Amino acid sequence: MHDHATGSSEAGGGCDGANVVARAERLCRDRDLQFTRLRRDVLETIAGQMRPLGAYDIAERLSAQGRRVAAVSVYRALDFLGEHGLVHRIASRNAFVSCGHEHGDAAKLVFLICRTCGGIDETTAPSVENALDRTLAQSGFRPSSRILEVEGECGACLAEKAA
Amino acid sequence: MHDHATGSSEAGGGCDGANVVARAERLCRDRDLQFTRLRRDVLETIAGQMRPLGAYDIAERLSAQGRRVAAVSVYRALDFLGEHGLVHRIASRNAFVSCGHEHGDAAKLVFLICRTCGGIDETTAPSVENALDRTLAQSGFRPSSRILEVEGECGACLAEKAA
DNA sequence: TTGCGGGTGATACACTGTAACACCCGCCGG
DNA sequence: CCGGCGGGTGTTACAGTGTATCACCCGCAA
Repeated sequence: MHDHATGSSEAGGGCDGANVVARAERLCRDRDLQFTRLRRDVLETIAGQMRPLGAYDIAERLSAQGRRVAAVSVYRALDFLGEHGLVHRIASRNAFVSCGHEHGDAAKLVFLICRTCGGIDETTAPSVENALDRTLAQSGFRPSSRILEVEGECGACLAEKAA
Repeated sequence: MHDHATGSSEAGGGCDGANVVARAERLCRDRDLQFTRLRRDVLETIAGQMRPLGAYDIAERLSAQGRRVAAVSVYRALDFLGEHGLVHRIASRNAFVSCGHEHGDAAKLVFLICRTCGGIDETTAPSVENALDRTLAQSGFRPSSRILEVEGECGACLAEKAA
């Protein structure tokens, strides 16, 4: 239904990292933000994997390429990227994924985390949002942000098991 | 002590610590589980607050009452309590709340976390669950667990602001 | 009695995240 | 040209969160 690799979680670059980076570049130019080397490297690292990466994983990978990158720098880059919707934090894993959506509006997303392959699929679900909005309105609660993360098995892994 | 009343919540179960403990006692007797002193103390500590407590907070509070309780012991107690649905982990806060529900079925819950008073309201939302189930089925994903946490302002705090 | 198993105490450690300070560098106003 | 200012980065230190491991205790059954 959507573009993400539900079908082939880590299939050869899966969700194309270069694409994500190009989009980020454009966005930063438009908003007059600095898309620095560190920020680009961090985003590229995350986008290259279709599974969530911890901040220290990212630091390690970047450090392996020569220059040493401290975790704290990664956190700063992640803060920046997160503020502008380029990456998302997966609370249940303390990890981060790059965002494949052109979302104007922030996190009305559902994250599907596969137990078997570790892949993450990010999708929107308007019917869920509507139901949730009604429920919240009913209980007099005014939401400002939400997280919805589902753990289970993705279609690809289920199919593989069946075979 | 803050009285937390979002009106819609099952005010009977959540706030009253003794009630929660009594229910836990019954449950453990029924299932032939050991409701030890440590486990009781941890549950009581959490149930006494209607806001999420970190494991180290709990350890500190218990230690303040004389005997020293290490965080690691608290974690073990929390694992036990969590396995049997007596407490829930709030992923977005790395913290725990006692469960006010008689849920046979595990976590089909929505947590409403108030930014202002820090209180937590725990509720069910069948319409949300249905919408989510449909969405997941459509994308071929088989869920095994989920977390849904909303942050915002509860009815009580909104009313207070208006006044 | 011995042995076994679950719960607990204790230490150590790994992982996650933040604070504080210094430096660099581009830019802007003298 | 100079100096200051501000954002990004490097670095160290530290706080918070969670797990591994071993030892001990205690109830219970063989």
